[in-house]
Amino acid sequence: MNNVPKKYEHAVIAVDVVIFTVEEGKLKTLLIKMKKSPYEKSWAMPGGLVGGGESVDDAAKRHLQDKTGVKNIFLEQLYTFGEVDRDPFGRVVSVAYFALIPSAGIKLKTTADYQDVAWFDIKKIPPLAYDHQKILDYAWRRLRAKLGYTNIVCNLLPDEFTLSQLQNAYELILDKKIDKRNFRKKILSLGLVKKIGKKTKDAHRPAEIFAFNEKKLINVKFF
Amino acid sequence: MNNVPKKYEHAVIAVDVVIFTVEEGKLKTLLIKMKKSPYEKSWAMPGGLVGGGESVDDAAKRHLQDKTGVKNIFLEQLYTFGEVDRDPFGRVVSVAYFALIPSAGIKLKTTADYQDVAWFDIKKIPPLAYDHQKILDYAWRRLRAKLGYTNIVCNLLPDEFTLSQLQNAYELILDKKIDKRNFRKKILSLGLVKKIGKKTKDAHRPAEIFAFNEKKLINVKFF
DNA sequence: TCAAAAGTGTTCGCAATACACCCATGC
DNA sequence: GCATGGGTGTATTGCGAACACTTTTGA
Repeated sequence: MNNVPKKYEHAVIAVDVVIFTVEEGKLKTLLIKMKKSPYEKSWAMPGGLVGGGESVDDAAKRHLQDKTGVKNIFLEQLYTFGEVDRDPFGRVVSVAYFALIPSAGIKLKTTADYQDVAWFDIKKIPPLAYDHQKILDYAWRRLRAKLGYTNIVCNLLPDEFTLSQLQNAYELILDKKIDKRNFRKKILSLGLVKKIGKKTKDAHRPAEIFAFNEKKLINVKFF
Repeated sequence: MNNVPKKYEHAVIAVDVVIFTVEEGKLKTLLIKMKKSPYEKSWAMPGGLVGGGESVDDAAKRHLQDKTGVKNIFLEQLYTFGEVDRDPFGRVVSVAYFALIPSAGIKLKTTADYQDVAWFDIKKIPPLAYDHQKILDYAWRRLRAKLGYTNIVCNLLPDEFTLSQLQNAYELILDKKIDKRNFRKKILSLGLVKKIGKKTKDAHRPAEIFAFNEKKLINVKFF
């Protein structure tokens, strides 16, 4: 423990949101490019201060929506980072969240506060500001863990999907290959998905299309 | 609850610590009795504000030590509670922690701020102030979950213990009976404990005494 | 007819579960 | 000698892991 805390110097509360999606067969996360020194060349997670009139959860929703324009997506608190010197601008305690967006076409919004917004392959992340690499690692780890005992993956896929797409999402998050037959056996035995009686049309053998029976988070033993 | 929060009225950061121990064959948690209205008859988790010069983790350690006098015990962040109206005294965002104390003889310290401090059987908790019942439920759930994939239980037992004591700790936390033979088989096959060559002496058949091979937190598949 | 992805079963080994009786001690 | 908790083994079952070939389509 360090010296006696100063009594009236209060910390400020912020949120940071790690946003994941699956796109082009990659697991991606959304980053914004900062303007302010000393981080004017750095990318960072979207986020910002918590207002006096909003709950911390609401602040996270608000910042998330500012960048993506999307409402009603999966959002869960991760961890609170409270080191004294984590932000060079002053004492900021940050509550980190992670969000999942169904793959596909979101038009990103750059605001005046940032130089840029973009999706990055989780395997090719540029240097990040603050302790954001730590936050990202933490988020990925949590996502991986939750894959094992919930149906959380349904928040990353479109309403209709093939089993191969589903398996691909698992493989990206777990960062390893899964046996196709075992995967299908498992998924089907869990009863999480149902055939909707449609098939894909492309240059290959048509694939059965599925949908989730349940989109709200439930516990399910996957591994 | 009270009036509308103004835009630039910053929240204050506090910590709350759920402290568990095993004593007299019960899982217990430490509560303090408050003095301030409207909670002057209520019990609550120990906690308090985060100082400007200390990290949030350090604040948790400090408040924990103030009540128990113990250092170097297991302490882990749980969750951050950020609802606007959770505290009638003003906007307080609370980072909850949970701590584990090896059973046995800690002399509790009442400070001037509180009426009383005491251990409560987790199955007989009085009405709690704020959202503290929610925090306690959350902490117990986390403890239960971690029992399944870590050696966390070693933070609740004395250095030397019998397998029956160990099993008892598992049963209290999981709130269910475990088969004795299966439990012993599992524990021994995990290699977490070793015989130290001593036996208990009481009115019954002497029991083999064990110690943990490893006291730092490691991942272990228990269930 | 070829390339590309879809789809499909069986075997094996291990780990989880269920289950009941004898043992050592102090009183 | 009895009450109390300590200590032990086996049989069954279900689940995870490994493994390769055939099918369907569009180009």
